[in-house]
Amino acid sequence: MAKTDTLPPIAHPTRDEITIEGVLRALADPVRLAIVRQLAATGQEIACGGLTVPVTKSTLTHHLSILRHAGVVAGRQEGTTRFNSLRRKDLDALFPGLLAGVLAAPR
Amino acid sequence: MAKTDTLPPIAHPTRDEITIEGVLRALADPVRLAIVRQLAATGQEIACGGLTVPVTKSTLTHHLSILRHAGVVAGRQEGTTRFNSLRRKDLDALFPGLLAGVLAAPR
DNA sequence: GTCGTAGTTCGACAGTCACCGTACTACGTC
DNA sequence: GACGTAGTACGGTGACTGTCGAACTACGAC
Repeated sequence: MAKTDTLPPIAHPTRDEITIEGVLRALADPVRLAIVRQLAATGQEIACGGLTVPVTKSTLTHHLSILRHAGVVAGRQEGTTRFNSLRRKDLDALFPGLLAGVLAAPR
Repeated sequence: MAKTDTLPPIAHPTRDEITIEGVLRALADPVRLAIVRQLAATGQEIACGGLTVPVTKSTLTHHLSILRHAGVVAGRQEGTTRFNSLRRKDLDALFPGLLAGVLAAPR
């Protein structure tokens, strides 16, 4: 099983479960915004340890959990590493322009 | 006597003082989101009393203050009435697409 | 097995925030 | 003047949230 169907131990909301308010709440924090920016900048997956944030590991876990529950990021487990990615397609489909507007902000 | 003859001392941030984080924080509340939606729907100014929100007057004042400080809405005083409007031009210029994305959200 | 690494879970704590009621100011009308 | 209306300011309270350290699980390498 080299595909995706075997290991979804991480709960993600489906596209229609994503709410604008949840997304806005998730983005309305400097640490989480930094995470989203890094994910958007690379356009690739980033492991937790590869994210540059000024908080401890446990706090980072907390923030990633919020982002995941809001439907902003997706997590993929591989060994002990968790790869995080931006759910750009879903977000763009639900709220076209939102992500672009946020990322267009002058830092 | 020397009364306040110039009456628009309502503090609004200039365009370059508006931050994406402040805007997101302001929008990340159901009451404030409802206010923004109503302002966007009519495209016109709405007095405080003309807004439909499930909170008391004092709480509404609080929310409008946050929206104003974040640069999301502008307030214009006329007699005892305060007219609120969406700063759509500024927001679109700073964060193109953001407002559209938020308003595109289902409900 | 033992160790190190990646990340989560679990309290706990401090700061923020939404909410309210009351009191207050400012304006218009009688 | 007195009165009603539009909205703000103040003080308080309960709930939420971001933060941390320490303990924990899971995997890989030795």
